[in-house]
Amino acid sequence: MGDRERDIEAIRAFNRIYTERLGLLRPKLDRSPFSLSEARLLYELAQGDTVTAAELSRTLGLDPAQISRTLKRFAGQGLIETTPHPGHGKRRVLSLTQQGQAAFAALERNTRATIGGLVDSLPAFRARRLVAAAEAIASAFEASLPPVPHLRSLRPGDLGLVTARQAILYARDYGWNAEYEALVARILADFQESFCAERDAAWIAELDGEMVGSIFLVHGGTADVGKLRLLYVEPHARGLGIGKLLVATCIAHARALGYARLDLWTNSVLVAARGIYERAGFRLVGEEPHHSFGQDLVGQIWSCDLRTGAGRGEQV
Amino acid sequence: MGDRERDIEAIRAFNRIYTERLGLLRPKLDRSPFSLSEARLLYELAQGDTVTAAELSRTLGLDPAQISRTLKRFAGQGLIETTPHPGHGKRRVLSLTQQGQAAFAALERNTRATIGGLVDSLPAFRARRLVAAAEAIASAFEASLPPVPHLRSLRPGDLGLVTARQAILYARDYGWNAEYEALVARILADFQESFCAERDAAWIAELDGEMVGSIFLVHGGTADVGKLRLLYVEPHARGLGIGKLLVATCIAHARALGYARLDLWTNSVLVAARGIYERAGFRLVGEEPHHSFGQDLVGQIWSCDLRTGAGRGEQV
DNA sequence: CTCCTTTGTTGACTCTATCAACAATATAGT
DNA sequence: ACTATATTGTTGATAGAGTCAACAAAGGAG
Repeated sequence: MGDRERDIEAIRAFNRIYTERLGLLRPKLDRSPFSLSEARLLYELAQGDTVTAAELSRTLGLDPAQISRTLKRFAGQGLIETTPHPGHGKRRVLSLTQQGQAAFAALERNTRATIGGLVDSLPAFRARRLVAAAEAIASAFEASLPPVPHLRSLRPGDLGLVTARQAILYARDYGWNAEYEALVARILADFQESFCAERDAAWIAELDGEMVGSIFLVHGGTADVGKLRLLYVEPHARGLGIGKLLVATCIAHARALGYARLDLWTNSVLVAARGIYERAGFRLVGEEPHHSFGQDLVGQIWSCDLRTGAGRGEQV
Repeated sequence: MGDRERDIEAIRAFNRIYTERLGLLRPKLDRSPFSLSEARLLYELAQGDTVTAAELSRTLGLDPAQISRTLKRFAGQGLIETTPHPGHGKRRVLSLTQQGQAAFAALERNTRATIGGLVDSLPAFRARRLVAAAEAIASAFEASLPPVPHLRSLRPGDLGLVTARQAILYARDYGWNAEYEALVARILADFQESFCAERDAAWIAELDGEMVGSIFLVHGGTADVGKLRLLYVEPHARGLGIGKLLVATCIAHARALGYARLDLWTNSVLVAARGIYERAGFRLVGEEPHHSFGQDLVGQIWSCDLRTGAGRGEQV
């Protein structure tokens, strides 16, 4: 039913398929004398970060009893050696012997070959998607800190991506047709071709390296009036203050470039943006109904006087 | 070093992280009386597709001995019942009892809650990416058939995506600057705004539902001369005949619309495209050096006479 | 009717996973 | 200094997983 249910079902389905294919539950790795737990233990020891049995137990989530016995077996096979911990009599510092490192290296080659075989078994196109998705999942889990939005300047492809995202979002949410996509494409083509660093600027908002919003500062017919254009924030990235950050950055830059006023054109249906503009110091100066993008809309012109304190963030 | 090495490393890293977080190797699922193998077995029985012990052994990849013992234990707990197989005395048809279905339902709730907790533990933004990536991986494995390219018409966002992909590819491979991206954006804005179904058309090539190429048929100044524009195929989707398919489709449609000739403008550095044009029946009619997109290039005009047999596929 | 395959069971054994008990050491509070 | 408490590592006991081998019952191909 709900989004959450569907998400859970998607992950479960993925889980099943992945488990079957990667053989994660195969305790004995193919052609290797080590069980999965042993292999993980060896891996931790080879990394050299975890050096006591208690640490291994915590990092790997294994029972201390099992660790103790496994280590004893490894010591008997000459794979590891222990030295007393300086300043703590009970602890024992663990390290791989030469032989242990060799065993680990063999294990590494083995896993690599297994995964390599998996990758090769897929058509090249799907293998690429698999790797990309794997990286996405790993990065989603790896980062312990919550994602922090940050702004960057334009890169190749940004003009197109902004066009695509806005077209898709407004088509989905408001039924706007391809006329709007063409308008955005033309605005951005004009922006790029008449770009002048003293009068124009653009920022892309990113979250975890993914584009989630944009804003453009464009010169108009009048020298001291700039235009704010194409502000948008991805729905799933809203509520993080990204819109506010984009508008504030744009206003500050416009002021730094010497603009006296900043105008923008928007539509009344875009209520989320409206709030951002108001709080940033914009005032509604005109409204006019029009039929565009296949819909009946009310266009709005907002204006922000940059010579007053407006937009300096005092109305936070 | 190589791409393949990096792919393998990415999947390994993913594997480790995922294993730790989803607890796939925890044989005893949290707060559940069933081991992972038992749970998988119950799942298969609940689906109702696999109904004999031998089938379970094959689908789950488990040892027949283990299956036999687990089933005996389940039968002892009143979770399953067996009926003789019609027409095969040795086989036994397995099914969950009322009690077994209840146990499975509880297990399901449990798993859902666990995964739900995992999803909830991530910031909403990352949770979305996780789900998207999970779906991508599942679909990469699930499909047994190799991906088949197919063409579709335009959807919202396509103009922008085509712009973005071409800008990124040509920036990466040939160092073209944003001037090119602006050109593509303008071409597509013009295409959309002057679109006329009797004279214009566009196709997007897809592989596994992902855009991997495009082509545009555009009317020009002369009524009976059409223009082929913005052909491209993603590097990782090349060698599948997608470029040829796009061009052939475009030519066929141009002919159907009554065009007498098809022209295209390209650059000499795009050698892959050149071969496609030649084989489709285009002939080089003019070349001219120019400085564009930050590079010294040689522009080419190719032309295809639609009144002869050219482009009908006889030069396959 | 014989040979071979499929299906299911049982025995034997190793290893994993887990719980409980316990000893050695370190630390914090009084 | 002394005591309570936590941490670290070990050992015993036990259920189940996983594997290999042997084997019996049934069916099918020649």
